[in-house]
Amino acid sequence: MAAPSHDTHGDVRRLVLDAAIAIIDATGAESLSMREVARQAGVSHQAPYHYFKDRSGIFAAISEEGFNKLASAFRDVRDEENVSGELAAKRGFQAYLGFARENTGHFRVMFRTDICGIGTHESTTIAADSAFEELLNMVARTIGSSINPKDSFTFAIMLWANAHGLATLVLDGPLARKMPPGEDLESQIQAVINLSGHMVGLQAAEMGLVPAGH
Amino acid sequence: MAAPSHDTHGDVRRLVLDAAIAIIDATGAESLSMREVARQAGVSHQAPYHYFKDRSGIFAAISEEGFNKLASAFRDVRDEENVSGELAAKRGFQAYLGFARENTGHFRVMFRTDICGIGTHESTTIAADSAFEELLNMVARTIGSSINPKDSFTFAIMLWANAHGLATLVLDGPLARKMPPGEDLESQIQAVINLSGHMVGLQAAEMGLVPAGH
DNA sequence: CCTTTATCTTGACAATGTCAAGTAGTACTC
DNA sequence: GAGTACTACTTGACATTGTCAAGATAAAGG
Repeated sequence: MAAPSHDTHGDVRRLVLDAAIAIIDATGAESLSMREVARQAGVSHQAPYHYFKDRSGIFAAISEEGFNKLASAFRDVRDEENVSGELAAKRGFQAYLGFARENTGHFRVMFRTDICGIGTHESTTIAADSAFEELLNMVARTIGSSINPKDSFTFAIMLWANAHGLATLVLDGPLARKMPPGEDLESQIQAVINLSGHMVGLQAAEMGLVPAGH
Repeated sequence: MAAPSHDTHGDVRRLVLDAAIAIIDATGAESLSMREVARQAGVSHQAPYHYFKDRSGIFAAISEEGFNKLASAFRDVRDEENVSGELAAKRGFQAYLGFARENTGHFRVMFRTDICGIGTHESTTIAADSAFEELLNMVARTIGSSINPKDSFTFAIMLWANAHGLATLVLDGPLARKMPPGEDLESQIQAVINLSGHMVGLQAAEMGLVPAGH
């Protein structure tokens, strides 16, 4: 039965995880099967259970990895020089959408509470929390931290909702199908980002928000 | 063996659909099993197949129903009197979120292209398209249809993304878990809606948009 | 040599999606 | 009113799945 040739022997965990991500990327989380993952990773159907408690354990691990990547993306935006207000908002939207498109497999899992493990898998919860903290950080640093922390929180939630909605619609929504004929999807997306960013800039100005980045 | 007592005999399709929605509502789409649905509907494990081609057929039907309900919600907002600009935006957000919370089972399925049947089930596609048209309608009527139809389209997408992101975060996102202590989730949501609505009003004003409702 | 531990594999089981083939009723035709 | 078609199911079977249990192999340490 042709034993699998372990080129990179040992890193089965990574093989399993990558196989799972590839499957989710291609056909969605719904269709992920433990046995198919094992098959594609070239191991027995039970090998994944050595590294993950069960199917939800794989989702939790992917989710955790995704939140860590997202947090890192937020940090990158926060650390950019000479970016604030409207421009910062645009960069933030772009970064969020970019993350979602480059890590579709991760993204599809991260916000599915039924499978992602937030609330059941501690390390995933921690990763999600840290991503959220980085978001708050990024917003405060690039757009503004108001005197009233509640307003700042609300502002951050609003931004997250905007970015998240756009990413969701682009990835899995009916946007591509609804494009007017002759219009380019990419430039349409860019137009939405520009509009959203500009609008956020207006709002920030009206509130007198100043970047904590001084 | 106790044959099921058909109180409302005949409407098995509805029984099946409602059972499925209840399951999705409670535990998410992932965990929906044909046989469990049949069991809860009090019919044999194969009865659902008479009304739906397969598992994805049930999702498609739920999705279709959801998009029709959403279209109707959009119409309701559009038809409100004396509502425009900022207020209209707030009403729209509220309506969208209300729809998502009152029809969680539907909502969870509608935007999952891997299972919802858009693209594979024609009637679902039609329902989704009509909802989108109603959205454009609503936005044009209550907020503004600009001279440039492309701008109007972009504006509507942006609004949809905002609303959708908020609904997603509220339903399945980490928002509830991230509430600062002592803060009420409902009033936090309301604050985000107010902020978003106000911001949209600012942007509409700057663009000189006028409601087509004249 | 013996034991531990890590890393996998093989085997088994209940449950699931779905195909195939039945079965009762109802409606309609001749 | 016998036959026939059709609707609305049911029962039975099968491959596949998630997962538990119990090995097997190998390296490490004593």
